[in-house]
Amino acid sequence: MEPLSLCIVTFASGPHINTAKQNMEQDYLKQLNEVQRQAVTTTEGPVMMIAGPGSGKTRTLTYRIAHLVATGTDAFRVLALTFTNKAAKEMKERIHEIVGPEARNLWMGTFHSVFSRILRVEAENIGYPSNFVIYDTTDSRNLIKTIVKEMNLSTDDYKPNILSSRISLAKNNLINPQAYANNFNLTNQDEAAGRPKMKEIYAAYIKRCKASGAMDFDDLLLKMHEMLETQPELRKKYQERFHYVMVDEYQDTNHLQYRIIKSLAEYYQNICVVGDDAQSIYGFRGANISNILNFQKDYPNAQTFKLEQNYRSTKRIVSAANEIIGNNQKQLEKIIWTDNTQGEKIVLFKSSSDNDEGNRVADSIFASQLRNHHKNSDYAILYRTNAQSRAFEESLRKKNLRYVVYGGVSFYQRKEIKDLLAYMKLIVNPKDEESLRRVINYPTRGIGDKTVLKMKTIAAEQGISLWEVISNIEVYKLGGRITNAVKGFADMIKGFQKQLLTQDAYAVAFSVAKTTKILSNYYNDQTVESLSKYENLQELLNSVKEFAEADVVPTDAEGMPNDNSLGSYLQQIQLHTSLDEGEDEDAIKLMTIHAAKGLEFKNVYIVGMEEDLFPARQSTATREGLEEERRLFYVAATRAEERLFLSYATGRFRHGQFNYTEPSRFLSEISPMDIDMVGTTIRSNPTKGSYGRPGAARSLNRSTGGSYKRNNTAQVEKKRVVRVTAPPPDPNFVASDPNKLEQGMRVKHQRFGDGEIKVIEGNASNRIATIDFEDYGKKKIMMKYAKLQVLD
DNA sequence: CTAAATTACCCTAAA
DNA sequence: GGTAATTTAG
Repeated sequence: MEPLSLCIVTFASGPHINTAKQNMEQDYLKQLNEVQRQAVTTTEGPVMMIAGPGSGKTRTLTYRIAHLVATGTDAFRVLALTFTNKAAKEMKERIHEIVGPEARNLWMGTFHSVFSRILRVEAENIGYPSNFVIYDTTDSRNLIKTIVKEMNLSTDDYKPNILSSRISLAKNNLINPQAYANNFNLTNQDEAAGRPKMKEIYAAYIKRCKASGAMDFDDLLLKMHEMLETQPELRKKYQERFHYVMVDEYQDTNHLQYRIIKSLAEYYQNICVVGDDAQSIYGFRGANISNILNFQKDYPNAQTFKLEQNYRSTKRIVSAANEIIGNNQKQLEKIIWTDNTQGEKIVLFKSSSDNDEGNRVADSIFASQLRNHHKNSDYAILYRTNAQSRAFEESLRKKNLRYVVYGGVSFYQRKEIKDLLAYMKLIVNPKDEESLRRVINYPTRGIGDKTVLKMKTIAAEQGISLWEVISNIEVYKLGGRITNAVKGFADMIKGFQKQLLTQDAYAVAFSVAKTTKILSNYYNDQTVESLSKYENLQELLNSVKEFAEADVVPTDAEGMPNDNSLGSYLQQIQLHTSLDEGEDEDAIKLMTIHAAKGLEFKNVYIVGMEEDLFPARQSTATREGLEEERRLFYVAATRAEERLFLSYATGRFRHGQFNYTEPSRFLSEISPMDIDMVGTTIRSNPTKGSYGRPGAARSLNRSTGGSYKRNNTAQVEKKRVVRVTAPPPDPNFVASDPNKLEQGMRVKHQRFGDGEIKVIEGNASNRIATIDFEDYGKKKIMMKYAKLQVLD
């Protein structure tokens, strides 16, 4: 009954194949050093690999899996959990090269994606529909917000994102609502913070998710764990299924993940974890560094292999990295060393502002490219926070350097995308209340909050779901106009559902986009923002099309319906990580340090090396926090192969205000002997001069899967006067709140007829700008609220 | 009830 | 610097 037995056939294919495989085996073993080889060939029993940066960890792990398969292990019985789906995919491809098509049977992916696959199969056994939807952070936050409101509590005391992180924390530590309520520590914290009803909200949240047939990210782990704990047959099934369990980036697993892994590996005990305590950087989502520190306690017979030779970086970089991490107290003993060349000194840039920093880095890349003939993709700019990307984007655009921003607001997080996806989710699973809430009056169709509330009340009274009320609205006699509107909506959704039965994902998705007019509304609006949203939607539809037209993989290991239906599409898409996005094109890569984990580049720029930014202000209060920041710096520095650049500014805009900043304490942790200080001269006016159309720069729009789009929206230049043809809607409009006059300026609206706003007078630290209106003379206006049309 | 205008609010990292 | 919430006008 196990579909797994099928593939064993592959293995009876005759001696020549074995010989070929053996040759390949020889080959790949030759490519490893002694420790790596041992780690690869020690397949039985618990194994821990401590792998320093650049130590060939991925290669070792890849070959270990290939080795298992090459020596006769059924690929269906190998489970490998990686940090991103992209990493899994790349590994699979490499394994495929070594062992052939067998590789595709491996269970590889992120914790979330592998478990969601398993949970779909077992859904009915754990009380979920197999088409359950997945709530991302925004969805669950919205749900929490609705709950808080329904309980008539204030969102000031009950801040959705605080609640959501507490719920997440609880879940990841296996504290259910009941345990939460009985936990004095937690409840006391809640009392003290003025949110005594926290425990009720937690309980309600779980109930609502369940009723919506939805799982949040944590549930994917939690339900997996519950299933293993409470259902002996299923536990047995999966324990016996996975002969080999491998976990990459083990230092970033949390307690819940730890428990699941432990349980899955319990029967065969062939567990191999790979990690580096020095690179643990996900404490904020519950990662527990002691998982790796305690591995030997958990498995006393574990064999440990330390990969300490670094093949990636120059001696200079390795020694700087060692210096950095040496300031941490808590760590496993290991010495990272390298045979590579000494390499050049680390270069440190000092700039006067974030924009200056952007220009300096862009200049440096430009010059370096000429000198070294490096490709764009040999360069990475790494920062602590996503918000920092802006200055670099602008500077790179000006220099016509091709770049790609990873992460940030991912494609799938954008409003227009979420809206369309919400329709799709609702059609597949009408119980999904979050999606329903999202689309019921979007685009507006006369079903306002009042109406929704009424229907919700009915649903609660009758003990049925909101959708059931909506789909039978005539029964409840709510007045003609409302009934009509609701019925129209219900019929539309029902129509889509009918289509679902016979049509593929693209046909349904397109039909949704068209019937709801989402697409055409954006198109007709013709503003810069709307057009970009329109394009994003087109991209989404393209990706659906690609999916629908792709060769259909018959079924996966579980006989999962891997068809081209909308349901399957959603399933596939819901766990896409922002790191999975982005193709290999020749572009400079901009990303957070977190996103850079596991990657390497010839030239790395670590920017924003300032106190309160890196290390982050919130992290400096505790030793643990600071040490995690330091590990982050260590990770960042060890991404570099040849050259490492550090950069800080003496001041920068944050939250709309210019602040002076101090260099990061981390800078002093590297020996001055290894650093070259560059560029203390302050540039006169870094932003001056580019009167050219900002939109003229190459747009970065790319196909789906590429990083998300950034629009070349109007650029604000400082300290210049502009003459404006059209007055603001109200020529007498002045800032309504004179107290805010000096707080820095902004431009909110970017649609100015056919023109774009280019220049604005006013110091950037001044929220008010003086605009010289042709017809009205000089007016002080609040930049944020100004609507302008530019003359030249 | 909608749509536009105005103001408030958030703010580290991410599956 | 972006979006959600609230206010206002119709």
